[in-house]
Amino acid sequence: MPSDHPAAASTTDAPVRRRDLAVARSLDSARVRSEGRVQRFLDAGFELLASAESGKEFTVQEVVDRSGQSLRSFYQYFAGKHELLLALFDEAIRSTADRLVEHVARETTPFDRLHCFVIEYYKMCLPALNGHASKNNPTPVMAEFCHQLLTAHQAEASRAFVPLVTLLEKVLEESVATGVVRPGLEHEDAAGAILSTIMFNAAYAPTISGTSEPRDRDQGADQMWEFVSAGILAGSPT
Amino acid sequence: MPSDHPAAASTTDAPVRRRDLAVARSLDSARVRSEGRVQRFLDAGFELLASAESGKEFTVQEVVDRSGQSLRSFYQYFAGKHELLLALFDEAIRSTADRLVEHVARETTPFDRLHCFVIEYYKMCLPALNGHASKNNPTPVMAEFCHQLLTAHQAEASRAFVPLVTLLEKVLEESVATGVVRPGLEHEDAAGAILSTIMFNAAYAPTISGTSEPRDRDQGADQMWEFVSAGILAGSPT
DNA sequence: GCCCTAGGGAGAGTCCTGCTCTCATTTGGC
DNA sequence: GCCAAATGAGAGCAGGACTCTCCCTAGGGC
Repeated sequence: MPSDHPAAASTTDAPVRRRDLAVARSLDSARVRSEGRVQRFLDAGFELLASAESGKEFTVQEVVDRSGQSLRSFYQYFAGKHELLLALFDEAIRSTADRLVEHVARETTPFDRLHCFVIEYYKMCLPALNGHASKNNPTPVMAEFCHQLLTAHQAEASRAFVPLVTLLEKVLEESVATGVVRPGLEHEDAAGAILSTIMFNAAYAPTISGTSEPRDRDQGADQMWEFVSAGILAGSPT
Repeated sequence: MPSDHPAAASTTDAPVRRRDLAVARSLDSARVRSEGRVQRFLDAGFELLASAESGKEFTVQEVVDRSGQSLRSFYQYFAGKHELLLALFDEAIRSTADRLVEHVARETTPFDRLHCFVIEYYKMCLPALNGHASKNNPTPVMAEFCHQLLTAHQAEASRAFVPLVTLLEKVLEESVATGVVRPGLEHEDAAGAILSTIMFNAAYAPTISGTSEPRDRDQGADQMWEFVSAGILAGSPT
């Protein structure tokens, strides 16, 4: 099944894109068409996520209609709705990681890069104000699916998160090397801990607290940074 | 509407229990029977959550069968599956809060209480090793539903979390008063931030990191405390 | 003890949605 | 131009939430 076509031979470090997996089902010359079709499904998916009101999942039929293709084609490229969601999730995370790379690259010191990462990632995880979404700002539906993955399909979830995790690990490593972060942060789950903290705080902390008025984005981001960087204690920790 | 039945009068003085709402649909003399029926549905729900393999939701029919009652009765007491889940979620959080109260009460200083809260809550949020669950250790299914609530039904989620939030706020307040925690932690979302950090770290950090082997519970809890209390920086935060 | 009504059990029926299958048509390579 | 593969159109199946109807039982009033 694995094709030797360049596009299918994924780069060493990062795992295969789900999108490419779907494309790879087709043969070589037809690849362009296939990519086009797959992409149209993905686009339709993102559009539906974007326009959906809070909490409402799209149906496969909607994706099919919107993409102007047929149910049959859909199931030719995707094993099921789950795989489409997975591909969308994949893309969303990649896109997030890419944008973070850009942001972080502008900073000069390890500390600044770490700070930048936290601030910007937080902002990206903040639910969109209008309730709408884009590839860069997935809706609640995506968040929900994220959970489904994290709980019921851990392996797939891990794979999808790789781009983000490796980026943060790199940033973190630098900081550890220069002594900016405290010792004891080298354990392998540090990156996951920080990511999940930021992500879920952005998404849910206000709801859990029962705070209704949306906080100021920048203020929230600053508080996030303080929390992540300095913790909650006043003096030296016991 | 609140019943004076001992079993219904539990812990915190928070909002109305979902279960009682359901019970209240019936008249007074029939209350005992009603409570019994509702409770049987709840019990069946918990049992099914406990025995379900990862990621598989129970069906209403299963709940009905297991409780030895009829579909008709189910819809007489619950407006839908959603409401049952909500009631279960409610109970689970209450139970968690109750147990935390007990734990925290054993400690003597504000600092110890804070520390105890973080450690114990973390452990409670840890997924059960065997994949099974109880009222005190909800399964992935419950976690997933938690997300559904947090995204699509924020008001209900906020209400459900009240017992936990108020408890932590109390503990936190003490610590602020005695100067144990740094200033700036009085903002109203602090409790939510800490809760979500602990909860989701326990549940997801290893998966996001791609760590497969389960960490030692106590070690994880200690790391969690360090992270929450001391943050990640080495020296004084900028 | 008897009747009468409300509550509850059994289970068929509806609707929605993910998913499969068939058949006819189109499309691209030769 | 021909053939095989790809695609579209749409009927059909399965499972699960929810509704409804029919009937039985139990419990209170007499």
